[in-house]
Amino acid sequence: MGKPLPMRQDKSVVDHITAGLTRIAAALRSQAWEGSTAEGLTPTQGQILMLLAEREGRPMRLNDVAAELCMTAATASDAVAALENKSLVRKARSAEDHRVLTITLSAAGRRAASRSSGWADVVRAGVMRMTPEEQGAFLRGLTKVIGTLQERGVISVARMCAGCEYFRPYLHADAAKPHHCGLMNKPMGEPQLRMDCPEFVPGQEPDQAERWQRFLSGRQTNQ
Amino acid sequence: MGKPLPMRQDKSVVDHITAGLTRIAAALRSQAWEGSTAEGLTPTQGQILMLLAEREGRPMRLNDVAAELCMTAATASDAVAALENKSLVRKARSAEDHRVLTITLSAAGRRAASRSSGWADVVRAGVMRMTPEEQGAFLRGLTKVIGTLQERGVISVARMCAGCEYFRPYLHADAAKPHHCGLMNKPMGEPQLRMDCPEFVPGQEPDQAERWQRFLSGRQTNQ
DNA sequence: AATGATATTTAGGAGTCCTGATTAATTCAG
DNA sequence: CTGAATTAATCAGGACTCCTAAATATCATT
Repeated sequence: MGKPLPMRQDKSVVDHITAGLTRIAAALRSQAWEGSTAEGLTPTQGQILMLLAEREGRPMRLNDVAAELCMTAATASDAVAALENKSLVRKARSAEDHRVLTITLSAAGRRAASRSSGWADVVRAGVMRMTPEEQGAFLRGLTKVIGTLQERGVISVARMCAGCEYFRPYLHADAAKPHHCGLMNKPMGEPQLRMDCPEFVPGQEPDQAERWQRFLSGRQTNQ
Repeated sequence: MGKPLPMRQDKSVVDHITAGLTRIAAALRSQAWEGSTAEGLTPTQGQILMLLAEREGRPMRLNDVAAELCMTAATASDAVAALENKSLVRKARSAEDHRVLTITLSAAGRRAASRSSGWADVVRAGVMRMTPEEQGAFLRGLTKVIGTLQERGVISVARMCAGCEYFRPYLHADAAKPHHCGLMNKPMGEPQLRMDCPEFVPGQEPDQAERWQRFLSGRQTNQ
């Protein structure tokens, strides 16, 4: 009773989760340093190699690289130039548009990428300790966070299911595999949600808005 | 039909989760830049202010600050010196040990911290979209990841429940509140798990090893 | 009192990362 | 089809990060 106390609000789950993510971000940053310098690379250079390796074959534009890693084109340009000097990537002008640069991994680059990719292993090890249910919920949660980052313009495109033309959230009644991928034409469960799908096709508005809403609201009978 | 394709091994949940965490880490890094520079601070300076603000009153040592933010003492020393010049923190030698530096937030520092703390809000917004169950699972998952980082020496101390003397994982049968906090002497559920508890007391070996194992293995009848 | 360990600072160098200006190519208007 | 905007990449520069290694001061032990 009495007036509402100015009692400091106990930190909520949300704050604790945010703090945890921040913590992991800091750890990853320092790991990236150690892991890359061991290979004679800088952290950014290492990240670029890994990004290219993930995209296999498919060359990337400089701008895309920058956007994906949340840095300016100038910073990315520097790092790519350094990588070219080391013959780890090849730069070439695109045939259709001579302004754009297509960046391809060389054979040596591919090897360097796989050698230096170990820096995320500590995180991987932690993730492996989650139960399958935790992993599913975690992946769904990550998708929501990243989707929000995207809505707010913090990151550009995330090639994840929830933003893909082919994705049908909660289409099926089966609780184990509630979602559907129109490309594979198969039901899929939470653990199959992808963060960086090679087949990703950006969803078009207004369908996209509805897809995202449906994914957010979760298993619901109405709507 | 025909022969088994040399189809590349599909990436597992673990990889997708790791990729997602990496993505968020990159986004946070760039957000920290924007948020801090707006206040006339550098990212590290902003982080230090926020860290001190979280610890309310309690002053911190330079080394602790550095460890918490995964940077060397040298880097932290620089940033703290800059903050002192701006009168946002006060430095003082500890009375008990004249080697250690105690760092305290000034009133202006407290204000600056709360103004610049908005940079994690995008993440917070995403987390708020998770269902309570997702939040619980997410927090438990984060704890496992951070605990592993700690085991591997990537980060020093995390002031989280799973490493605390007072914590009794899975003590109760109640699925909603399976854990127990010996300090509050109350059962607690997943959403109450803390990432940065003010009351944290580091668990001692060998109890700590057992506590951690019990937390990892989850609700189990035996042992 | 000498030795070793701990906490912080200093010095120096490579890298990050930004803003703003520049060059080149493409697209669009008239 | 030419001139003006737009877009992709680069260059120039400066402030900050972040490291290692060495120096300084203070405990803690012998």
